Amino acid sequence: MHTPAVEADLGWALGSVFRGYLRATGEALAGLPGGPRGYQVLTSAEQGEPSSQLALAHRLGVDRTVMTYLIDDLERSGLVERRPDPADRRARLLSATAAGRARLAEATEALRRAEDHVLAPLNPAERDQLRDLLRKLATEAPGENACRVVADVAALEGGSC
Amino acid sequence: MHTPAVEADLGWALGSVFRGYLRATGEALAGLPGGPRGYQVLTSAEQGEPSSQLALAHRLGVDRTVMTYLIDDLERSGLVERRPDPADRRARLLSATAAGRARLAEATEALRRAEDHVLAPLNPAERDQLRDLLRKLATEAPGENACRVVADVAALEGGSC
DNA sequence: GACGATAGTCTGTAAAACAGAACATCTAAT
DNA sequence: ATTAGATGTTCTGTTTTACAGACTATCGTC
Repeated sequence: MHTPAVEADLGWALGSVFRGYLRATGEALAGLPGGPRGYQVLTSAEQGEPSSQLALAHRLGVDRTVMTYLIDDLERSGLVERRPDPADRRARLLSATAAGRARLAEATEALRRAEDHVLAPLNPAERDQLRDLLRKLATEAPGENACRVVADVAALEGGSC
Repeated sequence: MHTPAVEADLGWALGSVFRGYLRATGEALAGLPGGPRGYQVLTSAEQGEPSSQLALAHRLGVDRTVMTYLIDDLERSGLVERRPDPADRRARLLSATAAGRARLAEATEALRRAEDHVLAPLNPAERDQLRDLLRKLATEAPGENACRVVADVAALEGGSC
């Protein structure tokens, strides 16, 4: 037996690191509506990305109904604004207020310290490696389309995809 | 501005990869009570680790009350058994049944395929790197003690820790 | 201008986490 | 031995959260 301990399971390691990250950032981002996800929304808003709420929700991996609450809280706190998209009156453009930009700067700094703490067991080179690998996985993930995962893993017939 | 896009955020990458992993393994482990966490419990039970339910819950990052449900489901499916610990009659020792070991072998194989799919964008060397880095982070995480995180990040006074 | 599709919001339901009490048992101090 | 406090597990109830579906307004197209 090749020591298939729980510690060797990728899922366990991933979940463990993720929990640690959420715990550390939960402290760092305390008071910011939505926690880490609120921070990501605020980041996107500050950059004035042209994406709609729906596209943003998809990229952040949250349901569109959840995105509504998330932005509601951020707007109620005066950190972001919903403005009508002149090109599409169904959509809203998200923009950060001055207070939002200031809050984002603070949060980014607090987040940097929290990340340093989470990544403490790794040396600088290893941290860069991890960031690169995760970013590569996240951006080039083939699994954005659930159908392809099912098809690949289970070799399903049926042309529903 | 140094392109602080959402894609550059460690939290986003981590969450994105974690979601992708949960999605893929959710397919692979369909039918196994508890999903990925049920798999981890089953793994620990199969190895006959001497840990109590509580220690196991802590290592897996779940609440102790949740661990009860999790084991309930696995036991109801005939995959694990709860036996009284002869050394401590409060505690129960978890052991996998023959059916549980067979199911675990299947699940492990399905999981291997799912992981291959998730890690598809990486070459073999990079996959090993990622596994090593995550395992190092998960096992040597300084944040197992929440107090230390708070103390380090916010430099709190007060001797509550 | 009629049709289906899309962006956002709202409503209700289902599932999950969590806090706390309860019970049995262990350990340690007296 | 007896008591006091701590620990392992389970149960109960509360709160949060995600999610499916309906609804309104608007877009693009025929």
